[in-house]
Amino acid sequence: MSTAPAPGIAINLTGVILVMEGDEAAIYASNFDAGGSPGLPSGPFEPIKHRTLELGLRSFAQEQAKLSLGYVEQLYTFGDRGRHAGESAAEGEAMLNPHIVSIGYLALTRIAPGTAPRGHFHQLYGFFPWEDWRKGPPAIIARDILPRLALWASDHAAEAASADRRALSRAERVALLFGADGTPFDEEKVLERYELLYEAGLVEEALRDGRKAATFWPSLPKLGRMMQLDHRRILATALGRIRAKLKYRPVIFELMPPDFTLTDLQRKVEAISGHPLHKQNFRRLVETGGLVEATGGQTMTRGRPAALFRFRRDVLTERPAPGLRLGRSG
Amino acid sequence: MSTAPAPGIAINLTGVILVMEGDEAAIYASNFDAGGSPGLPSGPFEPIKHRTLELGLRSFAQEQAKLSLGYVEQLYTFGDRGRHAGESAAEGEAMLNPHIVSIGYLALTRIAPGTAPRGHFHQLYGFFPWEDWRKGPPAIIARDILPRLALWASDHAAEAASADRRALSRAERVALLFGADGTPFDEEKVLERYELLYEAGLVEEALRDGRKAATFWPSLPKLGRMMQLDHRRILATALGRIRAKLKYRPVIFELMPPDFTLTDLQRKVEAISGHPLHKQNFRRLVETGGLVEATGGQTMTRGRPAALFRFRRDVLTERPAPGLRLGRSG
DNA sequence: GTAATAGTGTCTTTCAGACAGTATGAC
DNA sequence: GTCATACTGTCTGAAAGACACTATTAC
Repeated sequence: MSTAPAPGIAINLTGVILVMEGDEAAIYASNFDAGGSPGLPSGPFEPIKHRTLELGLRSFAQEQAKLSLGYVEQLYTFGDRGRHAGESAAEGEAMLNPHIVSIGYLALTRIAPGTAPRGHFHQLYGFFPWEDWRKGPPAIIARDILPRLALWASDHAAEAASADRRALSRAERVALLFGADGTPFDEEKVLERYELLYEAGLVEEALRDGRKAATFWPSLPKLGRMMQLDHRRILATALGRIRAKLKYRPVIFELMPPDFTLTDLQRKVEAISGHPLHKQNFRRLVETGGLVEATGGQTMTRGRPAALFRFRRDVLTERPAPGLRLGRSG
Repeated sequence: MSTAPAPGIAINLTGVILVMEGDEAAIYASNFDAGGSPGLPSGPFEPIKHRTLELGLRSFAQEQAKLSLGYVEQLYTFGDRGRHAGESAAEGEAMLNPHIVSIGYLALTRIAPGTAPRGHFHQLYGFFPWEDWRKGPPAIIARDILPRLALWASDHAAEAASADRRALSRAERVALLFGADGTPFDEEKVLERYELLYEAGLVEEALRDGRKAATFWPSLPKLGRMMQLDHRRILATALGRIRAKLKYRPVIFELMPPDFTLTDLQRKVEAISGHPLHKQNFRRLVETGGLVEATGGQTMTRGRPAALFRFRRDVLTERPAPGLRLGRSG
């Protein structure tokens, strides 16, 4: 009930800074560790220096990424960092070190082309190749993921060990998350997919953290790029969150320049949501939905010139949940 | 970047335990403070005792509310607890005490009628009378809230002090959140409404925390029941979250008995979402949506007997986002 | 019979998803 | 003219939202 300071707790603030580089989503990461794995900007929350959690995160972003953040939103607080970050080798000793709780944040920032500190931005789908369905179902799912998950799901002994009768079976979870057996692929379940792969021992972090699940398969394909600590889990949380949020909040405009063409807007939405959109419906949606208005200007690229649009700020006060209800497919 | 333990941080876990008492939503609260304000079950996170954050919360719920929780979900982590919890009187001194970060949780629990520890459950809308639209627009909005917020919004001096040009004006926020000027009332924005009232100095917590905004109005009506610390803010977060989640996850069934009638289901959904639902559409929705199946049983109350239904667990594996798309009105 | 609650049939409007087409530039 | 990109008109089927109506019990 009360508030005696528990000994040895530290709070770590970690930020996913999402930007667009052309038509690809990218995140800031540097701080490479000994193994060459990139890490997100992060640091300890110090109440003396940081008036709020979010201001703490902003200052780390400023120091480490040299970026001044616009839109920032809290994602989730992870307390079982040990499980995902290598403490497991010495459970007992870990007690002596401060227990670390990480609070993840998502930031959306527009970088003017060329301005970005080079070499520190990494394409998003390098970490989650199974999440990019813009060119159809990713080959990595059918070739590398599903066969191994099928094996993992057929381990009935492990299954039975779980006492929770209400829980879904392994096979059900695989079908639900990776869209086997005709189940539709739900692009928002990014975190759930990553955690399933972790649990099955298929991502490198699982091996690093000392899980021994990787006994089914002698050769382990590389399933996306590893990150430090639990950073890839935080990144998965961020991607799932922004995919969901696109549909009911006009957050995409945080990543757009002031003026843009509708094709440009569509490409960037596709980059984040991970699937192709139906062009006519997309245009109808943003225009009749009052999300954008024509500036009167035009581009001149090759091909027919495109009309320029800007975000219609008034939509915020007109409709309760303005977003892109995202007409799928194309 | 790294993880030297920042001195003087404590993490507090606070749980909103939501139950149904008949057709009313209620929460567990006890721990009354000197002023008689109820507090939610909570306690300090101690990594030695609690393997994860969620397990810590569960143990506090067990100890304090004597309830074993089913569904639990993390809501948000509040770091600026000071602003909402009375530190402001002595900003300087606060530095000496441990800085407290609170992590809010939402738990949904079914209590068998009569089993509940009496006297510790409080009706939800006692804390947020402006959120209950089941019998039409609450009188408290037109009578007590809007006139005062109109005054508050007309304070252009305060307005101009805000440098953020992209921010909405006070008047716009009022219209957007409380549905003035024909703007629809968005029932999910519970937290935003509470924070607006706090900012305007209209809820008692604002006075308690030493904000001096209450200069416009000599007499202040009681706008819902006050809670300890920042607990009402956490409660507002919880209500907003579950209202949103009802629409895409079948969480309502965590609060239902195994067998129930459709009318019973509808009443409980209405109690949480806060507005009346259209009967025929609701029934069509849950039946054709595959959320429920008939058990074959019937109730015998006065009036025509009602068919009993149960939750159809298979819906979880059939559809990506099974929920109640909530046909409004009635 | 009345009161009370449970349940059904069908209409209209909106909108997601898709079709096939036309327009305007560079070369 | 061709190629490339931008843009439009319209159909269809599935739901959301609403209408009025019938059914089965207790008394």
